Amino acid sequence: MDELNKVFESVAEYFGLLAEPTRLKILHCLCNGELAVNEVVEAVGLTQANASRHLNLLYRAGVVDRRRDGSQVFYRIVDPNFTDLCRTVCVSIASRTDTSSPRRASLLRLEQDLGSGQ
Amino acid sequence: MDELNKVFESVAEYFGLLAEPTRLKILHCLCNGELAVNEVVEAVGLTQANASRHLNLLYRAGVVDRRRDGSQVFYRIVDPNFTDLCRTVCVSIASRTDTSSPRRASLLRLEQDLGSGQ
DNA sequence: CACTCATATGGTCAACTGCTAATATTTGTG
DNA sequence: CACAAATATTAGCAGTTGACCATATGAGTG
Repeated sequence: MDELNKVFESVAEYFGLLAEPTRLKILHCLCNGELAVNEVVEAVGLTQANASRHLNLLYRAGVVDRRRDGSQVFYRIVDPNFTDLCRTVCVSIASRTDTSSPRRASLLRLEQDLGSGQ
Repeated sequence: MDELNKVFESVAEYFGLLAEPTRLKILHCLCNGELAVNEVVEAVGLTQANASRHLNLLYRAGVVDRRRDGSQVFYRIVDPNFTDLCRTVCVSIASRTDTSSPRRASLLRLEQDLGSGQ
C-alpha cells in the first residue's frame, strides 16, 4: 500500500503551495480578478523573476490559470477551494489569538476580504 | 501596515504544519482518538525521536493537545479545522486526477476516512 | 537509590527552497 | 530586421528543516 504514501505526499505538496507568505500575497491580490505579471509585481512588491517563478509554480499545480494577451500574461485563480482554505485557517488562528491583539483584527479582516471574492 | 505581513506569515506557518507527509500521517492516525507516542511510532513507522519532535511541534502550534498518564503521553487532535482542511484538499486533488488512476481512489478513500472522524 | 520504560532534546548532516542577478524567449512596433 | 517591453529560465547562494544518533529527563518499580 505504497499508494497511500503517495497520497500523503500529494496533499502535503498542495499545502506546501500555501505555506509561503509570498505565494499567499500573490493569491490574495488575485482574489478580485485576473492580473498581469507586472501588476502582481507592483501590488506585492516582488522582483519580476520571483513573481514569475511563483506564478509558474501555482500554474503547474493547477491553482491558477493563465491567458496571454499581447506581450502580457494574465493569471487568475481557478482552484475554487483556495479561498475557503485560507479563510478557515484565518478563523482558526484568530480564535486562538488574544481578543485585544491587532493580529486578530487583521486575521478577521483578511477572512472577510477573501469571502467577498466570489 | 506591517501587520498584514505578519498575518500572511501566520497563515503560511499553519499551512506549513500540514505540508509534511510525516505530520499528515501522524494526524491521520490520531483521527480516531488519542494515542500514546509509542503507538504513533508503531502506527506510522517512525523513530521515537522523530515522532516526539513532530508531536511537540503540533502541540506548540495548538493543533493537538497532550495528557500525561504515568510514563506515557497521549496526544489528541483539538483543532476542529484540521480534518476539514485535509478533506477539502483531497477532493481538490482528486478532481484533477484521472478517473482511472488508483491515486484518485486513494484520495477519495482518505477523504471518507477523515470524514468519519467526528 | 538502582533500574527500566517512555518521552524529550541537542548536535550534526543532507536535502530542499526561496531569493537574486544575469540571460533567454516571446511579442509588438517601426 | 533592429529594438523595446513583458515574461520565463538558469545558476549560485543562503537560510530552513527533516532525519538520525546519542543523550537527557521523567515516571514507575523494587
